Amino acid sequence: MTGRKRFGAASLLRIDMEELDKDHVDKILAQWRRERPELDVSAMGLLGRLARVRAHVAGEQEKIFSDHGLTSASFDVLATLRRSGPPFQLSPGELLAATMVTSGTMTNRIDQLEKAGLVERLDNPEDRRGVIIALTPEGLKRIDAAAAAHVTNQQRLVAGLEPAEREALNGLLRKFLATFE
Amino acid sequence: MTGRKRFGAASLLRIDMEELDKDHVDKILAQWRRERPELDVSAMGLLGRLARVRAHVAGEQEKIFSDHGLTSASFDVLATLRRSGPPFQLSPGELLAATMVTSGTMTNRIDQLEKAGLVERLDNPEDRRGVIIALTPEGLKRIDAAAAAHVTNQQRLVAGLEPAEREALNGLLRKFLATFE
DNA sequence: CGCAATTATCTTGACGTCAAGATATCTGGA
DNA sequence: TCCAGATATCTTGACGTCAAGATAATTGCG
Repeated sequence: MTGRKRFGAASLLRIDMEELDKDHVDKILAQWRRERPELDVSAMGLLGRLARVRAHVAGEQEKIFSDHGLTSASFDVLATLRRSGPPFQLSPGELLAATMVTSGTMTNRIDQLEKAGLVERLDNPEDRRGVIIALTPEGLKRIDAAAAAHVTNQQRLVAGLEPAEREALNGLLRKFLATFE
Repeated sequence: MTGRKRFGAASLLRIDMEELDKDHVDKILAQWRRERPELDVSAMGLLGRLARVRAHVAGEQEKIFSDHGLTSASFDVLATLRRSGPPFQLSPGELLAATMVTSGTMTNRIDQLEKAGLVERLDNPEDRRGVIIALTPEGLKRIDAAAAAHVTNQQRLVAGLEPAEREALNGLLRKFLATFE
C-alpha cells in the first residue's frame, strides 16, 4: 500500500488539487520529466499501470491457487486440459500452443503435476515421439474446485470498476491485444 | 458444437467463419462456457486480456533492454537510481520500496549490477547497518542510453491504439490500479 | 542506562522459466 | 526403399524470484 489519502491533511492545507490524484506511476513520470525532460514519456503511464495492475492481479490470483495446492503454472495446465472437454487429454505440444511458455517449461510443469498425481503421461498411439497428458480423477476434482474459486475471485478483483467501465476496459484491451496477436 | 476430435489442436486452434472476430481469450471463454456453464466467467475475459497484453509488452520491452546489456530487473534498478536525480544514490530499502520485489531479490539485483560495474555499494555514514547504492559513470551512461530507447519503444508498442483510446485505457487502468494501491 | 523490539540487509534453499541443444520418430521426395 | 529434413519432447545449465530466517546495528521504553 503506497496510497495516499484522498481527503487528508493535504487537501485541508490547500495543496495543489492535481497532486491529490497522483498515483505511484504519476510520481515516476514526474521524476523522469524532471531528470530527462527531452524524453517523451507519454506511453509510460499506460504501460506502467498495465504492469502494476497485472502484478497485483497475479498476486491475488496466486493466493486462490495456493488454497487448492496449485500454482499459476499448474493451474494453467490443468485448466487447459479441463476446458478442452472429455476425455481431458492433450499432447504437450497442444498444451504449449495454449500457454505461452517454452517446451522445457512445459516438460517441467508436466513433471511436477505427474509427481503430484494430477495428470499422467499416456503413450500416444498415433506418434511414438509423443505422449498424451491426461487429467487423473484427482486432477479433475482439483481443477474443478480451483476453477470455481478462481472465477469468483476474479469477480471480486474487478468489482472496483463499474460494469460499463469493465466493458470499456475489456474492449480496449481486446484491441490492444490484437496488435500483438 | 460439432463433435470434437480426439486430439485437441484442432479444437484449440480452430478458426471457422463464426469465430473470425474472436481472439484467443474469447476461445478460452467459449470452452469454459461449454464445459462449466454454471461458472460466471464474465471477469475472465478482461483479466485474461490484461495478462496476455502485459506478457507481450514485457517481452517486447526485454528485447530493448537486452540490446543494452540489461534485463528488466537491472533496468528497473538503474532507472530508479537515475530518475531519483543526482547524486544517483539510494539505499537498498529505498530501491525496494520503489520496485515491488523482496529484499532477497534486491540484494541479488544489486550483486549482479555491482559485478557488472554499473553500481557500487558505499558505506552509509548515517547507519552502519545499511549501505548506499550509487550509479557508476558507466551505469549512468548505460541507463541513459537504455531509457531513451525504452521510451521510443513504448511509443511503438501503443501505436496501434488511437490517441483517444490510449487516453481512455490509461484512465481505466488508473482507476483499476487505485483499487489495489 | 540497559535491553528488548525493530530495522536494514544479506543468506539459503527451493522453484519456475528460458535458451540451446539432444534424442527419437515421422514424413515426403528421389 | 532410403534418407535428409522436420517434428515432438526432453535435458541441461544458468538465471531471477521468493519465503524464511540470519546477522548486525539502531531505537526507544522503562
